[in-house]
Amino acid sequence: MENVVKTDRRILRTKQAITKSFLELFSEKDFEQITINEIAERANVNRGTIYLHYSDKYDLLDKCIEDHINELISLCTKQENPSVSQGMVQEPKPIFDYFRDNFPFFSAMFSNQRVFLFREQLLNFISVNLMVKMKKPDDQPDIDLELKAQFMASAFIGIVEWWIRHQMPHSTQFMADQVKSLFENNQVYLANK
Amino acid sequence: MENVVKTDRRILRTKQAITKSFLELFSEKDFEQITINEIAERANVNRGTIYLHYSDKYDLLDKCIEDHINELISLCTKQENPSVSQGMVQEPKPIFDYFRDNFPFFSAMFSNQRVFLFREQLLNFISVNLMVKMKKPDDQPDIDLELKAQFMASAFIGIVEWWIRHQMPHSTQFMADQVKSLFENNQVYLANK
DNA sequence: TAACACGTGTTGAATATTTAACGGCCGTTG
DNA sequence: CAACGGCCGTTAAATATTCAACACGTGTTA
Repeated sequence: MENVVKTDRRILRTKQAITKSFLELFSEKDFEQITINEIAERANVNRGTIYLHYSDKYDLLDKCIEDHINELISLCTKQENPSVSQGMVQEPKPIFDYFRDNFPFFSAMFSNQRVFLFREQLLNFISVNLMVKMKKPDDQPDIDLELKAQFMASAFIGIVEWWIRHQMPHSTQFMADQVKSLFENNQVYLANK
Repeated sequence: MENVVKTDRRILRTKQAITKSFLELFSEKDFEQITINEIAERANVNRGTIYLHYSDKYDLLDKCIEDHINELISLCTKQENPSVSQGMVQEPKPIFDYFRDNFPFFSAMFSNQRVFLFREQLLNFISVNLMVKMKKPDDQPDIDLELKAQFMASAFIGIVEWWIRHQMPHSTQFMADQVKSLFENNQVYLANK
């Protein structure tokens, strides 16, 4: 599960430079207009080096999305406090913090029409994450769990998207509190209530 | 005179990372407290790599200063407009722009007691630069040129230091205009008057 | 049509950097 | 005192990246 062998520093540095350069360009111009040459030059990396890690710019975009999704996943799983057995979803503030700290990326993602993949993966991740911990069929046995998870996940992403697109007009704490309230209205109770 | 052979990208990138890391640390703590380990770790570079380019942290500091002095020199010489024969000193705004764009570095330099070298080199550069173009012994033949150059250079650096230490309270354009006025008061006339 | 400029992927040889290890020095702690 | 931890400066071998050169496709222009 863990990477036992630490990856070479050069690889990490290079990938960082490439994705940083790429995401900058991504927020500046249309995806199709971006060339490998540009990315390489701005990253101060040889053009060929990019091909050592990514097959093309589509793959590069995919990997960027994947990385952030994985970051979100580890953020959520790592947060598992000892009271896991209660089946509660975790505190949303760290999630919002992550969105805020990576604002350029998510802003680019939400403002770019082409990126179905991102929305889809994010939605899937959220809904799965919600559903796993939401097993409370006591009160309303007639509501499908998966359906409800999708419903709540969509709502959550909708709020996030609105928040990002409006340049984060509220603090992450405020957003987290709002989300918690909205979730509680729908019988989804969060940890550290 | 020019570097005919372009240096390897890796060298440029590594040096950049090292100096950036070092200058950050330099602005955070006392020079003597800084360790090679820290620099390497923050630069995301192997410790040994630093020794490939610099013999120790003193050498590293020297090279940083040297680089900036050279940048200033090329900035001044490159600016030689066709009306060079008039013996005028160039417009000071680009110089102030350069100071502003490298604020972290100069701020660290000016706020650190230890760095005699920097002040000395900068002063020497300015005074030589002034003196070469200041040959106007018509009005006041009783004033030594070198002395006057030193005088004006010190005054100039004094203003720059004040400006940097006070977090650049005025625009570069404003500073340039002020300096031009002060110079004219002392019979030092600048280009593009 | 042909010539040209530009972006793409790919290759082999050169080279900069990493890793892991070594011995040494110094300050602290038992 | 000895043991220890931290930083130093250096090394050999492994490896990631660079550079320069390919062939290819695509549009532009004369």
